[in-house]
Amino acid sequence: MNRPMRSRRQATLASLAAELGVSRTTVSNAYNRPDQLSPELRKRVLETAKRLGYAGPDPVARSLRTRKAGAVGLLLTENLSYAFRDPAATGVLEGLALACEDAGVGLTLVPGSPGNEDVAAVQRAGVDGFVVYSVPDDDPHLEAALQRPVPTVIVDQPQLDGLDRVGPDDEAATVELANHVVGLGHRQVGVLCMRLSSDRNDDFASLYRQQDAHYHVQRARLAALQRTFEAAGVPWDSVPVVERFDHHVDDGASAARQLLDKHPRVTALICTSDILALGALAEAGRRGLRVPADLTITGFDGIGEATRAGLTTVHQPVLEKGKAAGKLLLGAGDRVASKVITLPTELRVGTTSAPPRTAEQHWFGP
Amino acid sequence: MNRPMRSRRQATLASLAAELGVSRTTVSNAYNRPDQLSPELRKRVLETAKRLGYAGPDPVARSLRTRKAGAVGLLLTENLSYAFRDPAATGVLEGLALACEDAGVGLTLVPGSPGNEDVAAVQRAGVDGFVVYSVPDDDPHLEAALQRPVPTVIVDQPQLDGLDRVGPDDEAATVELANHVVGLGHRQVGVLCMRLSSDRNDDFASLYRQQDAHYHVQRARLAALQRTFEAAGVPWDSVPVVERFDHHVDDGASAARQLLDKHPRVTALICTSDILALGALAEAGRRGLRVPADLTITGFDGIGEATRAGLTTVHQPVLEKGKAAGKLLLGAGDRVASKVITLPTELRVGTTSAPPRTAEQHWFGP
DNA sequence: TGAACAAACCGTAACGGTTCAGAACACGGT
DNA sequence: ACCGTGTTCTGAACCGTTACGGTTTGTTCA
Repeated sequence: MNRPMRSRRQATLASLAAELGVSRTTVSNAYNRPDQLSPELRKRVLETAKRLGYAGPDPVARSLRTRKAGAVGLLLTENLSYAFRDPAATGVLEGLALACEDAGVGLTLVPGSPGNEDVAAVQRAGVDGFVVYSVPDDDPHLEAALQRPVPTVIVDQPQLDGLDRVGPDDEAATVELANHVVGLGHRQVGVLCMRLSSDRNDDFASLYRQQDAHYHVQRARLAALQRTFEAAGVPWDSVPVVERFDHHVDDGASAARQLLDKHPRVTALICTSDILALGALAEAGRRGLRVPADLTITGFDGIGEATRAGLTTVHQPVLEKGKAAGKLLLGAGDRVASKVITLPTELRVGTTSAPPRTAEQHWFGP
Repeated sequence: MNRPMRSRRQATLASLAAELGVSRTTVSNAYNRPDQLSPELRKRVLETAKRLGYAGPDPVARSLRTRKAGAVGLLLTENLSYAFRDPAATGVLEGLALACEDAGVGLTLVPGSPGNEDVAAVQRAGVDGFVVYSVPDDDPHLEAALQRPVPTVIVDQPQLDGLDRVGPDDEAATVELANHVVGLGHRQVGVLCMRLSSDRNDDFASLYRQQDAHYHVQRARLAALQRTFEAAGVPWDSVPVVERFDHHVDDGASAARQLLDKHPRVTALICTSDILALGALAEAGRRGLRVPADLTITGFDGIGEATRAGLTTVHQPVLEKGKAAGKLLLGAGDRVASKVITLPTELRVGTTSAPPRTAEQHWFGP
């Protein structure tokens, strides 16, 4: 394979044209509108191009002229490991990538220097639009994206003004899950949740912290839990909530440990993600607790490993979520009204939830 | 939040300058070289910009002039679901994303229309370089990337001419693993592997197909297995190899089923990826085979779920792999010589490998 | 024979910036 | 009055391409 030899300077459309004795327009047409010139000339152009090591029109210059970058930006501020390690997140990524691939446009991961206020990367990204996924509500990068004169779609975040949005109904789904747990008879429950804010707090989360959470999804799920349990007569301030900044299975385990150490009488552990739940499962095993006989554990998202582990969880169509976001963004432009897509969720009862062992009889049957 | 109102036309640096009665240079300096103008004027520029809804210099135009796209391209031809669903692949992605984030540049996933020869996207991507990961050797997209006058780093693929490369020593690692299995006394083994070529073959793979595999990693691992087992007196044509085009846990399970149905006396299943091994594990359970008592199963990659399942596997530092590729690419430019980085691997013996039940005694001890 | 028309090619003007070599001016020192 | 030294701002060139509206040439047909 012969690498293109770099002459004094890379060949350009103009130098090619000069070499051939034709106009730049013609060379351009050779690449973009083959019907605008004779096949022979086109062949000659392409041959000369190869000889000069010209790989076709410069993408950036083309973008400038055509006003199309040919890529959409993905804002994933901070916490990259979440985006790549949680199948629920990679599912969204995959769906989005699929939508982009269908449309033949690139997908640019825009760096959001963690904790950094530096939004330069957002302003400098050559993209035709943004998908904003899982960033805290008050993130400066989001703000910067909105300034740019390109369409934006937000995923798993609160509706914003005239923007497109796609996401599941977290509240409703969580209510359904919580009702399942309540229905089994659990009254002493604990909660494990993901990071609520940009400041690290690997500890119990105060009520204030819960309600002030900057991450919409977590806030919504916690609020739904609160509502459901209080409706069932369980005062929320009696429910321990442990937060983890990072989001690996081990974090779920340590969170479960922390919670169970302090509240050993808890009969159910509700986790706001499957990853955390898998960790809790491991910790339960370590403590010799049988699941679900001694402890009920539930997750959220419906990732593959959770299914394999028989976890009771809420499944959401993550791939579709990403695809929908992509289509929405790529189909924007002419549209005026903003669109909101709410995705369906499904409670999947597995083998990790059952009535508490010492269940006091409650009024509605099993 | 007030969306920028689109006037007749988006504001530009020139229109801003006109409005202010200063030169374009000055406006440009206001953004790029604050020290080049008086603070008052700069303030005035920025204020007027905000008033006119000008979000700063257009990224594409800037890129054209500065000859920096501010992004690197990632070539992931076809099989997106592999890239996003296998933690070994997402690990590389994450590492690469981290390296890019550190450098403040974007990471663009370049679409490679599956099975499609259309390389337009590769030619039109506004990037400063390419990372090529896990594409078949003869992929036209790779070819197209090499034509572009930008540096390229290849990952997990055979060294190519003057290009940078990063990857583990698949052969050596596989030999180590195979020796472990051989050392345990296994002589009747079967192999499950990932797709070997772009044409689908969910079936046994002929020797020819194995050696002709277009995916370097798979080819290298199979070759290493062959070498090791033949050295141990096991003729390779007696070893069944089952291939799967897709790469989910279920595919591993079905592959194991297919293999065990036809070769029930096999005592060890060597899988070229952990995902496949996890599927094999599930299938073994379904058949009532105890692992490792009745059947030894090994994987490759060392993903988290494999560790949790106690799988015997080869761990490779996927995150480092991605990081290394990113650094290599971003550090290129001035360098002339190409660099090759070989990553360390580590055999991790878990609870899924043991001597065969009816092990004939062999000459070297346990 | 010449009008009409299609095919093939071309010139110019953007697209929206950055850069570099100065110009204009103010200021302190001699 | 002159010089040197900053500071602040400007003019023009340039980055590599495509859009737009031509012009030229050749063919067809009344």
